[in-house]
Amino acid sequence: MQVSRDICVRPVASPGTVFGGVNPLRPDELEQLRRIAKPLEHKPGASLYSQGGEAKFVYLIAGGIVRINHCNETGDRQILAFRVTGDLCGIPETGQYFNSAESVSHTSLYRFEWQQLQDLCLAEPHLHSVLLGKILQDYRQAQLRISVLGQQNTSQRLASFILDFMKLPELFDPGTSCLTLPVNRFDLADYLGTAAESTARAFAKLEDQGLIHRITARKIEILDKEGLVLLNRTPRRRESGQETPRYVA
Amino acid sequence: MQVSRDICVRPVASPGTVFGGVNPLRPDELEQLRRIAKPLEHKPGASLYSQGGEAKFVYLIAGGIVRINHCNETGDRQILAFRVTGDLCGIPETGQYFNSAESVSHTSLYRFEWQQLQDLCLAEPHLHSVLLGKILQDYRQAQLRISVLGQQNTSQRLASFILDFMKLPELFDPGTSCLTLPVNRFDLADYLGTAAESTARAFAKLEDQGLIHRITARKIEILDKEGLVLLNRTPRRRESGQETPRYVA
DNA sequence: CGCGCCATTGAGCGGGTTCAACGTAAGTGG
DNA sequence: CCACTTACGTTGAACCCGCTCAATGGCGCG
Repeated sequence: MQVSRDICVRPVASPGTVFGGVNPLRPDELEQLRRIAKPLEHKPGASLYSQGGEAKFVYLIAGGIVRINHCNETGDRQILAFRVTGDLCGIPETGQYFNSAESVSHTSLYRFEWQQLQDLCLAEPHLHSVLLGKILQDYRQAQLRISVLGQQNTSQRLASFILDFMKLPELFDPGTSCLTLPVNRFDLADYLGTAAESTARAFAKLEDQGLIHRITARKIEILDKEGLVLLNRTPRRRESGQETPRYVA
Repeated sequence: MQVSRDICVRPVASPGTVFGGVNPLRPDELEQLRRIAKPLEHKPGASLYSQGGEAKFVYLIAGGIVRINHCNETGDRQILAFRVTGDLCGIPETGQYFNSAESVSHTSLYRFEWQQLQDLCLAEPHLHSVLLGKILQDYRQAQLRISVLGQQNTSQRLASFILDFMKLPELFDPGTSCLTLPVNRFDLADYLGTAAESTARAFAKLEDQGLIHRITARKIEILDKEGLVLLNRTPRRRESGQETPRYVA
């Protein structure tokens, strides 16, 4: 069985519905968004845009999963995030893309010209607010990843990843308690900031502890969700910082 | 000599000037911003706001340095960022503060009611864009930290930190090549995602390599800036990912 | 069916954490 | 003004996690 078949694209909503999310848009805003949205389909592995390239378009994901990469000068790759339905990506930094993006599964997208979207936002303050809210949400998500990478060990990072992806109905089947992993071990390692071998060992560890069960490499059964949550509450290191003085008399 | 005296607050500009930054605001926008801005002064160590608290205010830093913390369920603290002149902080997540913030040095701030600022943005689309641009910038910065934490070892993280803070005229004197560190080793460790001891060892290592020289714990001389840059280009791990197949025939 | 990629596991090593001791700097009160 | 106090900073030693190299196993694809 191939991953690209596991990850089905569900019936695609209108760009405005996807864009709005929790902040619903007015009918006229929906209409205006639809006017400048170009629907696209991408096969797994397709490149949406590349770091450093001229950034004319932003993308709204209507279905599927997109991987956001950032490469530093050494060529090392860090996967910054996996983006899913309703997420925006490709917002430029001074005319250039700051990251690269590739589709992980089969993906449905709406493409906007960034200039047009900006113009529309200037005319429609409410839409502007919704856009700002979306970016804020991404910002929070990035801050959470900083915490994960700064404080958690490999098993905990993996547990965080699993718990995050259990929230996606595309990937997690509550009936069988089965989670489909959208990426291979190398991608996962680059996301978790570890080596692929360490990721494999982390899987083995979680399995030893009875928290998960590996059906195949890309399909795991969640045996103890609470245990995964609990694992993440175990501090990796002793406390530090001024609030907790270490050298008490 | 005390740190709080080293970090001088420079002559404070108007809220609009600080807010605009690279995106200059129009005179009328400046005026309107000024109308809802409340100037504040904070001593070192003062709390601006606390994670989970009701979020009514956002803050614009006019001078000084602010530390942004995020604590997870275990109580572990991660310092997400140090914010400086021109930065915004305290933008709420669904009415609550997502992080905590404390002044590191003596700080000059402008405080805005978030609701008022939002209202003003709805009336002034250009200001709205500027705000969005600021948040985008913060988002990029967070993504860069993800890369640093995901890919670099302790020495490299420290080098990144030093290079970042050399950009601040408040802290770096190009004449003597001296950098004033605004925080103690515990804060620095929580920022770098390591233990305080590891941070000390990283300092020792950089000194051994002739890249820096420790004058005091809080004051270092930069001997080889290029060397610090170069250090960050050394990959911590071997490459991974699909792009670079590992098991070549 | 075998080739190739991916995943896993083992062994060895190095970096980072931890615990502990010592050195240092700044503030306090006599 | 100096000794004491206290917090911070550094260094040492031992341990452990995670990285690296290497070999093997599994799965899908041609």
